[in-house]
Amino acid sequence: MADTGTGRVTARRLRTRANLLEAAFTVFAAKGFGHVSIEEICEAAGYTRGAFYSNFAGLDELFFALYAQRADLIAEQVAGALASDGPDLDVAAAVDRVAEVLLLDRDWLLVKTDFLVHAARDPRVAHTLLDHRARLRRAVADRLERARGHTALPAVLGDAEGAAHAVVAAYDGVTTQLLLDRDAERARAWLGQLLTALLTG
Amino acid sequence: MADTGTGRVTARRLRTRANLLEAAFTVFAAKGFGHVSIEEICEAAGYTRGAFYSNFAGLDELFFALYAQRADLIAEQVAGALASDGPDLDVAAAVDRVAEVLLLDRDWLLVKTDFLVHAARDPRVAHTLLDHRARLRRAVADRLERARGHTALPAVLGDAEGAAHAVVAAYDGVTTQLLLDRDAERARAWLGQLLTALLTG
DNA sequence: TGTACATCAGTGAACGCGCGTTCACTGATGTAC
DNA sequence: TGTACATCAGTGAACGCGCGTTCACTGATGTAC
Repeated sequence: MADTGTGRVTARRLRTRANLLEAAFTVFAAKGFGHVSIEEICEAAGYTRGAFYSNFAGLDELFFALYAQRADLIAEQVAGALASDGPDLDVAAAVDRVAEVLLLDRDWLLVKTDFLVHAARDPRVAHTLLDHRARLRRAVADRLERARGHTALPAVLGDAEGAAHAVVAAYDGVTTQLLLDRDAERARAWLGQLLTALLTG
Repeated sequence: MADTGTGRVTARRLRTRANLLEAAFTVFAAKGFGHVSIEEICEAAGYTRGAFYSNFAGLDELFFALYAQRADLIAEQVAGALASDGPDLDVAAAVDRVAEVLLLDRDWLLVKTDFLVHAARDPRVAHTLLDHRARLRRAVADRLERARGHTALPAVLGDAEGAAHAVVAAYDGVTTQLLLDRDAERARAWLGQLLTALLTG
């Protein structure tokens, strides 16, 4: 059973858990959640199935943990990429920096979309994903608010929060296309155009 | 084995195939491709597994057939919804009509997203999905071209084809959010706002 | 620092179930007269 | 319209594999002295 209590966590345990998560990421990205067996992940990580059950209750729990871990990482990176410059909003430059994080890792896009599909059928999972999205949106809204006065947002979208919503929607839309055509350069340019059209009313 | 030749197709066979596809749609929507067994679909449709293998080579083939069937239906409906009015473009009205088709059937959104995940890992499947999207985009672009002169499109997006691309991206973005929050009314309104912001530069 | 001991993490074998796949069969469907 | 026959579609039982899950065990890790 997975350890949920306050029991001591040894270094060995942490290492194993991290190895399983890393291997799982690769396997999930390659095959998709739902086409992956516990066996495959263990083999990829170099452990037996017993090790898996010593660390996770099942595939769902591991998938969830995996998503949470990566989503945290991404959220930090995005916040960093947006926070780094002054009050003038250079859409093209900001898009480039954020796209680096959000569009260039195809494996992450795949896993994230798998997670979306999962979340669409389980409100508890959906809640986690909505949280993650809210965090990203907040980072974008903060950035837009800092630029207030320097750039006028279109009235249709409402305040900075509304505009941030639009940014996320554009990102989601571009992601969908990118998953299909695999043209990251095009996606990046396209996201830039969309955001320009959206943010410069 | 599934019949791929030119052999005679009886009425009974067509009925069985249609029943299997319909049951499959419900089951896929409820559980997601990858969490569905052939057994479950047969049970839902009221057939034995033998009947399944008499009509399809496997789950993938059925899923593919299911998508193709529904996508055709949707494409027709969207084209119809867009073709029905005059040269003046009433964005709000057009969005309402199209949203009726594209956003209100949650089961379709779920299956479509499952298919996206599938397509993201198989270029042959991706090709089918890209075709479907191209068809929808064409319908939108046609509509926008008819409205040319009545409404000025923002230059950033390029021609009507580019604007149609933006419309599809907005739709995809809204879909993602809708899958998570399940608020179809909000999605519809939100799509309207996004398109207004995008199309009225 | 070294040794003895306790605990814990991962092993690997075993069990059994679900289900994919096959196939000889039977009842349904359609055709010829 | 009815009957006899041929073909076909779906049946249902059987087989076997993959893999989820468990568990007694052993070697690794960490602690006390």
